[in-house]
Amino acid sequence: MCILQVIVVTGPTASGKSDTAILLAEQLDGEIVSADSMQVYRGMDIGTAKVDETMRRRIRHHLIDICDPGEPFSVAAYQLLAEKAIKDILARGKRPIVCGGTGQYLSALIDGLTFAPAPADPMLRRELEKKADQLGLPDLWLELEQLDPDSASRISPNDRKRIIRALEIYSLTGQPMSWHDARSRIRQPVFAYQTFCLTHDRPVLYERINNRVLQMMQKGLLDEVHLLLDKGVPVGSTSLQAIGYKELIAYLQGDCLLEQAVAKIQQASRNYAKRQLTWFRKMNSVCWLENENPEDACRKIRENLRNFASNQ
RNA sequence: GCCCAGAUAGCUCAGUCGGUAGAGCAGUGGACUGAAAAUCCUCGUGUGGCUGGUUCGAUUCCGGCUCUGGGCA
Repeated sequence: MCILQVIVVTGPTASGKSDTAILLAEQLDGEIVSADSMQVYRGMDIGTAKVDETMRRRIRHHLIDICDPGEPFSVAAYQLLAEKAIKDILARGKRPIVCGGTGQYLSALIDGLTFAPAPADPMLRRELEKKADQLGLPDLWLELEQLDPDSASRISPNDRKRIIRALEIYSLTGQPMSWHDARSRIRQPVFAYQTFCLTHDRPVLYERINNRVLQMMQKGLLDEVHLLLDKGVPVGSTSLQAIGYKELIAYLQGDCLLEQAVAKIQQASRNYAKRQLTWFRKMNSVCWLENENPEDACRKIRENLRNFASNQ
């Protein structure tokens, strides 16, 4: 008897996970559930390396283009929608394939985290931001140390976002973040996941990234950014913090030359890939696929799944 | 050809009133629980261009050489 697992295909940016996932979906009668924090936004196609619409008509993709840039989105929302999508796919007798490189989203799914009942509160957050500016971050951290010493000890006094979130949680629930965290792993993951991680030798990966950024520019990333700004997407919104977008906005605002902006995009992408790998290394029982092209990666994944099934 | 300024970490540079040197960036490893492509933390021995001299001791002072900028011809 074989347990049908949810396949997860991940890897740093430009590692070839989309192509691999599509091949898998074709061969296994699957549908793809994206695990990407930026592909959720409509109108951000080139810079997020979204699979094009023709392909998406052939292989169904979930959790892409589900909100407008400027709308808030969150891990908790992702978790909810992704689990729903997977359930849905299974109900139709198809094979769900999670594909994406956002470590936090993957973790929410695979670890089955339970989030504190404290969604982001824009008003409160604005207040805390103001307080941080007035008192200074060190004092805000000291305040957190009073209310939630446990979390404070784990958060750097320089980590503005986490200090603010911890205070937000305390203020919203009356309980420290550490209290919630301790209870967050009680729930079991809803599905059985088998994770595959694509990567390449570092110099090769970095070269692929550099080339991909150049390709994005050729495909018209600058126009895409222009269009988003014309549509009135606020420059400070989460979506426009994405790599490729924030740098080109800086260029459009006259802060640097175009070639400097492009170099920065390449740099930021390389740094990001390194951070992604830190997430993947931490994940349990990952099957690593190094220096493989999508065809071979797909073949190896299928072999691996067969072996797993026969061991059941 | 002459004059001036440089030559120090992969890159850009700082400093040493003479006691063998440190930042930023890059790179590396890590953290991550409703912003996460965000945010944050860790890690710094390098023929101090080469070569003579002065000195107990030179990357630092002096001479020569090489190279790179800039200026004058």
